[in-house]
Amino acid sequence: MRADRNATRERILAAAGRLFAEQGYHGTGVDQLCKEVGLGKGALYYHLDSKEQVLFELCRRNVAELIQQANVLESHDLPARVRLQAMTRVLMRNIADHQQEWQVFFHNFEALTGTRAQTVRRLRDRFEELVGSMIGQCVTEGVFRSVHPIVVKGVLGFFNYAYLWYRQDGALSPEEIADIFFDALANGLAAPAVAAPEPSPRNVGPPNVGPRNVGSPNPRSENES
Amino acid sequence: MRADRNATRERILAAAGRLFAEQGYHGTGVDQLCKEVGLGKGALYYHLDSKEQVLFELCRRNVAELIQQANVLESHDLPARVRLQAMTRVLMRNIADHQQEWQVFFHNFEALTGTRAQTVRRLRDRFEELVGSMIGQCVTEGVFRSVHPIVVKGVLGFFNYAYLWYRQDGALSPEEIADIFFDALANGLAAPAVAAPEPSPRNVGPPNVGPRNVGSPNPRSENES
DNA sequence: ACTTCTGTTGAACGATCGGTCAACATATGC
DNA sequence: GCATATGTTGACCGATCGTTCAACAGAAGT
Repeated sequence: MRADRNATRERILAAAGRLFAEQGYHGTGVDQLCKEVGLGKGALYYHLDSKEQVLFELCRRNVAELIQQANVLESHDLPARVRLQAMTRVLMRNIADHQQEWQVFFHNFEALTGTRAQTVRRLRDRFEELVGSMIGQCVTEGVFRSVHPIVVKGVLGFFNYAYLWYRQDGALSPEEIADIFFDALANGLAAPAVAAPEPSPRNVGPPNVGPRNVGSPNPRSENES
Repeated sequence: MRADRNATRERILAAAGRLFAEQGYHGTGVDQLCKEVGLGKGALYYHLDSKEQVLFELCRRNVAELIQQANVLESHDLPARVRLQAMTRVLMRNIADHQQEWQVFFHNFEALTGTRAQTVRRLRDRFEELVGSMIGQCVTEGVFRSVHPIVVKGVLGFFNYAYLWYRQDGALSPEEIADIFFDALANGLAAPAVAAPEPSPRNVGPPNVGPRNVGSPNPRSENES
């Protein structure tokens, strides 16, 4: 029966998601994966071509889904700011629901080779483009000021980094976190000016901590006893 | 001569940083590391106890240095905002100068075991505390508005994520990037209100994209040809 | 009843894994 | 000249790596 076939495949992927997240892709053996799923080696290789294909699938799925959801948002006629905020909610929800797989993605996609690496890289780049475009629309509509394009990378990190610290048992839902983050990002952390506007912080030049490894003869060495 | 001993150790760590970043910790063999350094196995194990110790050292050093630099900044009597901005510059500089090692850190620190894992985890947490404290000082001094503590995680991601996208041959120096990021974070992306202040975006509720896997019978499967 | 299809087992493969060790080379101290 | 320190070599260890495959069980089709 088709459903069984697909269900077994999903069980393998779920187990792999768990193990790869905890131990890394190269750190997890096929034997161990078989034990976790409760299948012999032959059965596992009946459902999948190789260990790398498992990693590929884990890396591919969620990015692909995000792109699809981004496309849905683009197809709706929405104010740019609303669209971007919706995107951040979708992103945070996806990370929360598939945290382990996102960890596998970030920590192990360098283990992918050939066309599989290319495919995943392209999906990741495509998603970044879409987010960058949504931010650009906010600028075009005048709700965002024009900032250096590199800030897009920062914004992505702002949200993506959640794969490392998000906890299911936390007090906030992924959507609440996304809204808090969006507010921080859009309105900034600076306190609104009350009376006299504070001088611009630029060129007030924070002090230099100094280049590393100066003054101490061998600052990196810990075995000098 | 002592210097030779230390120099060889550094050569090993540098080579390991390159290889671990490209292939992952478990994906790199000791034989390969030996070949990269140009040493036999015995020589390598003369300088280091185990492969894991190499990973430990790569993960430990940069976080430790950041903490030390943060402590230096704390010891200076500075406006909180200036201190925080200086911290972001130091952080971005460190990531830029040791990008590969930061990649090793983020992608492979789950491979550390026992006390080594504990040590690195504690250093990472300590650094997060220091940054959180610096942001808290900004709130105390009234230059930042009070935001939910979870935003600290976002801010860290904003900068840390650079380990993935920073390029040496880029147009901007790490410090310039840090300043652009700090400005974006402090002042926000929203365009300054011109005439009528726009209504608060909260509760304007962006539309729901809908739960995943609804409507399409088997949305995750790609092999249905 | 017999063939076919689907799913599974576990032994076996050559390769590579991290780590050890006796032997050796070179330099330093006496 | 001889003993000791410091580095280095590469063969070798048992274990594990990802993958293959002949064999088999059970259900479905005819």
